[in-house]
Amino acid sequence: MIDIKFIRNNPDLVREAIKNKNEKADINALLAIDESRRKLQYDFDNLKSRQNSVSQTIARKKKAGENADAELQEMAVVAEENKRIAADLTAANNELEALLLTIPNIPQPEVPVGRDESANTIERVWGTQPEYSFEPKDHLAIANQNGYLDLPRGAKISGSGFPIYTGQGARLERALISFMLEYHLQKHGYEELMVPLAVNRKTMTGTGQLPKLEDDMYHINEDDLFLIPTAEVPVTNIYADEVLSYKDLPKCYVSYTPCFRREAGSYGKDTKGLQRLHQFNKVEMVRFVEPEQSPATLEEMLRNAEAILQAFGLHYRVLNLCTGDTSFASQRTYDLEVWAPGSQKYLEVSSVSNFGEFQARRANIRYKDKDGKVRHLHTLNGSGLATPRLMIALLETYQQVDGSFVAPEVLKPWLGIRL
RNA sequence: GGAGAGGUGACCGAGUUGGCUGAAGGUGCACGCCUGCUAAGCGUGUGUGGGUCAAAAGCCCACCCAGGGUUCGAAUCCCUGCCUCUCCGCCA
Repeated sequence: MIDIKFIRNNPDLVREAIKNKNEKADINALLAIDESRRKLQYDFDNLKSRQNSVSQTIARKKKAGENADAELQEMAVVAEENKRIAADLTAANNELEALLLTIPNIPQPEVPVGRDESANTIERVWGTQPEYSFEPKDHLAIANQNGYLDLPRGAKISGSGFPIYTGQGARLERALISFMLEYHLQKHGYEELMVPLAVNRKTMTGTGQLPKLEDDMYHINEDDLFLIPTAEVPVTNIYADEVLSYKDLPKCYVSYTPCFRREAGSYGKDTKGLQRLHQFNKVEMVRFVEPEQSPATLEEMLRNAEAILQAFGLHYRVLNLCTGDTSFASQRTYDLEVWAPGSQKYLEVSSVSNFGEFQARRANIRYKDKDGKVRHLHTLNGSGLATPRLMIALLETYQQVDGSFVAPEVLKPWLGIRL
């Protein structure tokens, strides 16, 4: 959420951000409500002030055994009027709050302006596209040949987009998750969290998924709970409505969770095999930092995610997302795209974002700095990494001429654990 | 799911026959003093949000889980919701 004071003072900046992010939000309406709200607040305060002082007079007179009928009569009228104003004020506050929740975060100046992914720029490239002496197969062919996946039965019991990993495939998936978790724990200094997979409405609003993306989420009606689309949601919200100390920061968390996405509106687009799923596994990094630290932290988290791809020896590129491709809540985002030789394309396996104080404002996460001042902290997160497309890249990159799969060396111990 | 108890500031914890309590006391924290050895003591200060203001100071308003209600006036009374704890039931 953007500070209303900031919007008041920089309406054009906010309008431009909304346009560049392909969002819709009426700043004029918002400013009008803000103004009427302040007028109501002013009236309310003054009336209340009068009420408070006379009430004290009443208390004093009654204690002294004097008659206070005149005051009581006046206050009966004032109380009635103030009740009306208070109702209007509450309505105005609610309306303002609802509108504020629809204003996206403002991209940082260095983010390239553009409508869609075609305006993204390539930040850097690691490795090169591997060459094969044979025609490389796509991951689905390899998975089927080796019995790693059973998509038809997944579709039977749940629907398309709910994969079943079978045998060595399941083992490989689990190895990937363990490897990535341990890598971040041991080499990057994160702390692990295991979190709820169903969260309430307030939590979904805190990170910015609601109200915008309600249609994209699985919802449990009876309890008004949502299945999480990413661990970012529960992890970022763990400090909602709290005031931390500067000494507690930075907080660096890594968390593995399944992720659930309805992907409403994207049916039929890149859905082959594991490319786009309703349920998938992801290891997520989340950090809470002092505002001054967030730009450098973003770079560090990007390196943390890249380290995994490098460990696996996979060719990838880093994209600097343009304004139109940067998510609602993000100020700045890098995507990691890994090369899939069989499919002949780059696949997104990670998104690393700096949210500034946007989420901290929504979720009301603050900290007390060295000078004792209470401020909103900054939140960041990044996939480190999502497994399905990582699996695609691994299978396709390390396929053999006979269609078998040989895991990269670093992964072998994780697949060969003996009891 | 049934019965009971409770939710106060960064934290712990007073205050519920309604009225100078934004809220005692303690811890923590900040600054200063003292001391000199990784201790203690003493002093002072220390909530958040909003409005007014160019800004600061000042002034005003709100906030004792959340949302309603009663009242001239509520942390204190009533209702609803959420959460925590204890007991019972059910279940992994």
